[in-house]
Amino acid sequence: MVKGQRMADRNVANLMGRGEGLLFLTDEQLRRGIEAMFFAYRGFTADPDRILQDYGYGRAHHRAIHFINRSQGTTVNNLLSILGVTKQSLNRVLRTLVDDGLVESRVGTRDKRERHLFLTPKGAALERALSEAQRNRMRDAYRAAGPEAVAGFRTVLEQMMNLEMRRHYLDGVDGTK
Amino acid sequence: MVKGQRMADRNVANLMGRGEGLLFLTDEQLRRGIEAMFFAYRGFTADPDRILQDYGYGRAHHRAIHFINRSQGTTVNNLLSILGVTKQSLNRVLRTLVDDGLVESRVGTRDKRERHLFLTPKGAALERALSEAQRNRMRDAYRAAGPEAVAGFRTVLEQMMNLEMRRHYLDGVDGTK
DNA sequence: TTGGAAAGTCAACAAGGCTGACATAAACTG
DNA sequence: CAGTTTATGTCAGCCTTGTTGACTTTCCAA
Repeated sequence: MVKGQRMADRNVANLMGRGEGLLFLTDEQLRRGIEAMFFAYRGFTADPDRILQDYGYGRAHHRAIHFINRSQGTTVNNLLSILGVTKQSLNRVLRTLVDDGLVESRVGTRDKRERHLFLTPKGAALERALSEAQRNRMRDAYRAAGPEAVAGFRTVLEQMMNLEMRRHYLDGVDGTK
Repeated sequence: MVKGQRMADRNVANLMGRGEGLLFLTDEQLRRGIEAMFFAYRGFTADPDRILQDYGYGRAHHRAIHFINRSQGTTVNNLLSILGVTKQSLNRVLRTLVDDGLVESRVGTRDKRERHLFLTPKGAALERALSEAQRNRMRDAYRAAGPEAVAGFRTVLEQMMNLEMRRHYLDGVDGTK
């Protein structure tokens, strides 16, 4: 909602850049951005989805595996707040991963109520397969777009997150690994 | 998979920009991009999701409404190929939208097998509410990031799409509306 | 020692994907 | 015209992944 605009100019927001030129953001251009997100996210998940199918897993498993790998030894509670789902939902996924020997759940030493989550070698292998596929897609896109575009891409995405998500995102700087 | 690299340099791809500097794409940096996509997509869908809840609808309804609005009079088949779901899945969503008086399904004039889909005034009203929320999020992100970043954002996303998705994306240039 | 946090479990339910089978009408083709 | 293909709709059933609610067990910390 851009204030102070005449109705004749509706749907057109004047965006002043940081020391840059200016961009007219019509509803049409914003719609293009929205659809770009929609279609790109499909591409983004397509490759891992294919791999997961062979294991009988879904995206929920991928997400769990990804963040356990990023922060080995994380607690269930921490994972819950990153993933933003209920514990029942996460637990179902986690149980299959533990049963299948991809994830190890160790009782906490300091606080024995907590469970610390680790990838087993088998889990780490799947993680590598999944993230390699996803990285390849991203690397190709980056390469085709160029470094300038990559910086802009990350900047816009960071602005698009909710505050709480941004916290988790920033937490991941060189996390453990 | 970057060829011709020594193993000592593994996980580091040398990205040459288009007349720009160069960027080192470590696995770590790619992972950051992957997580940015994940968290940003959550933010991207959060606002519409809230609105949809009041109507008892989900994202599937949003997607249908969005693309019917973008291409008023589109056929079921076309919508199917854009959304990439089965007709059974789409039909379930479409049926509720027609029953609730948000979408009108008209028998084709040239080909009477086809159904052409339109938003009713009621459907258009919901579409506006949803897209306004999403545009606001995107506009704010764009504004905070600056015009240069916006261009890069779009470029990378376009590269990340599958070819077929890119076709649908490009189809949407000033589509009908 | 007791309150409450962390974790797990069971049950039930819903959305929204999927497959397979089948029906109908219309269009196309030989 | 007969037969096939296309577009759509629908029924049934299954899966994943989300939800809520209720309840238990463990065990830290005040």
